[in-house]
Amino acid sequence: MNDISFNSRDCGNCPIRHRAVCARCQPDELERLDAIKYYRTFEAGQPVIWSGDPMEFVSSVVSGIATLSQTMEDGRTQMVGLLLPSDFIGRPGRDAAPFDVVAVTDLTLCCFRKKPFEDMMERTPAIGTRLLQMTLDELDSAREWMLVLGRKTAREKIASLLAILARRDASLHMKPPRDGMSFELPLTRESMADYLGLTLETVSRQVSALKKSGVIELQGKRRVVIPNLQALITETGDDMDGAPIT
Amino acid sequence: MNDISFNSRDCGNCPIRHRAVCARCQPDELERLDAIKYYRTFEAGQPVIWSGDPMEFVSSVVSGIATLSQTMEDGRTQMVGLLLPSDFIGRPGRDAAPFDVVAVTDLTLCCFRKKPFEDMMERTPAIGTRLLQMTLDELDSAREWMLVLGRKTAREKIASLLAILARRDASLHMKPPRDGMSFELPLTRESMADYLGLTLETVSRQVSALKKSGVIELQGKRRVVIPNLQALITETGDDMDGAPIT
DNA sequence: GCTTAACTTTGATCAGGATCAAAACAAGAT
DNA sequence: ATCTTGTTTTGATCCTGATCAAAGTTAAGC
Repeated sequence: MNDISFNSRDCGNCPIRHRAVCARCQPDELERLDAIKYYRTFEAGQPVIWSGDPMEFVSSVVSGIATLSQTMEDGRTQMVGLLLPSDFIGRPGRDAAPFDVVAVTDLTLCCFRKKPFEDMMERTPAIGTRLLQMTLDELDSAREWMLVLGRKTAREKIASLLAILARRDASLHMKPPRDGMSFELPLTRESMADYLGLTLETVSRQVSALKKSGVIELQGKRRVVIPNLQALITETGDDMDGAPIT
Repeated sequence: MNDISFNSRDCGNCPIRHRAVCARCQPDELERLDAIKYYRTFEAGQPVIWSGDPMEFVSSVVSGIATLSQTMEDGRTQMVGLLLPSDFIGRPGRDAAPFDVVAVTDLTLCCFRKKPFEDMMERTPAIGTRLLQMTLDELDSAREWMLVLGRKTAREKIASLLAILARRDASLHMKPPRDGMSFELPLTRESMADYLGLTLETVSRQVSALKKSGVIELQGKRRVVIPNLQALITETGDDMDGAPIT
């Protein structure tokens, strides 16, 4: 077990070391009950877990993107989180998943079986502390998103989403966001709508509107160029010194 | 220091023992830097802390109700949380408050100075574990609220808020919610609007509409009677077996 | 009692975004 | 090439909730 250790310098946001803690297991090792850590891959569009399902593992995103969402009986859905590399998925101490997790691109998770992970947490308090910090950050992000959902206009919502995606894309590549940067939209118009509490038509129209205003440029349908970061932030309606939404 | 201990049976949701851990300090003891634990009271309407302010304490609500909210420059505000007795306020490991906290009724907080509390957490991992559980619960609640804000109609939003308040009032009195129960609305129509992402006029109209439909009864403007709990839950749009929103 | 101020209800009108519908576009598969 | 399927854009219309305005209610203070 001492090959599973916590090292906060290993990976900025993740309580688990990703690299070579133990050899990468093959997917079928999932079946081996004694496998403590293993990797799982999902194809774009595949569900990782449904709300209410028993969760026998905790994990963190190694590569790819997943969404966390809820759906009402009549089909209305709301995304409640976007899971990017280094994000943590799981609920130590809980049995059932509270939300649906779906891979939106090809996805690789680094999984720990829950019980051994909880044991490890108990022996290594730093993991719990790190997890608490990450959870508090997520809570703040969720609450900031509540302002977006509850009070912002469609245009501000789109700008807010693009600003977050820009920031996260930049931090993923370990460089600060800057004027002229560009990134690939990981979401369809429909997923963007589900994240923002809008319809896909409104998303399309507002993206076009921001483009026409020169706030963004589009290369194809999915690549977004941000000529002037401050202009984008102004469109979000936030104060410029706003807390960095992670 | 050994008079500050963690006892999970003391209070259902709070990582800190409320009762008689040390003698109640007078408010002015706040000034004494060596006071580790003390009580603070706020009058209805008073701010507890503003977003961005340094937070030199963590605390939990002993009595009364506070709101957690954000405001945009142009005055649009969104409540992001309702703090009831036993709820925790604070961010171990953080210096600045992420949101505004305002007392909506007379409020008593049980405060710990942050540094000693963090030391205590380090020595007593169970506190950190408990705090992680509470934070995960809050995160789930926040995410469930995102569905309310993003996808529900005004009528469903009002029903959802009333359902939550009913549940929390019941659990405060340690009994299960039941048909015919009643509770006092702790919020003005305006605060309800800020919580739900609506205007106060819409709140007023929808409350009246629910009353006219017989889903609720009103005694005065603030006391709500729920003749049929299931009928209210149906109005929320959630599935009946929905996760208990705390 | 009256006054005042905060809160709440109700009414009339407006507008932002939803809905319904159809066409345009892109990428694979045959 | 052509077909298929999924995604995106654009257009026309509708409706929910916002906005503007005014009156009603409540409770506290004098």
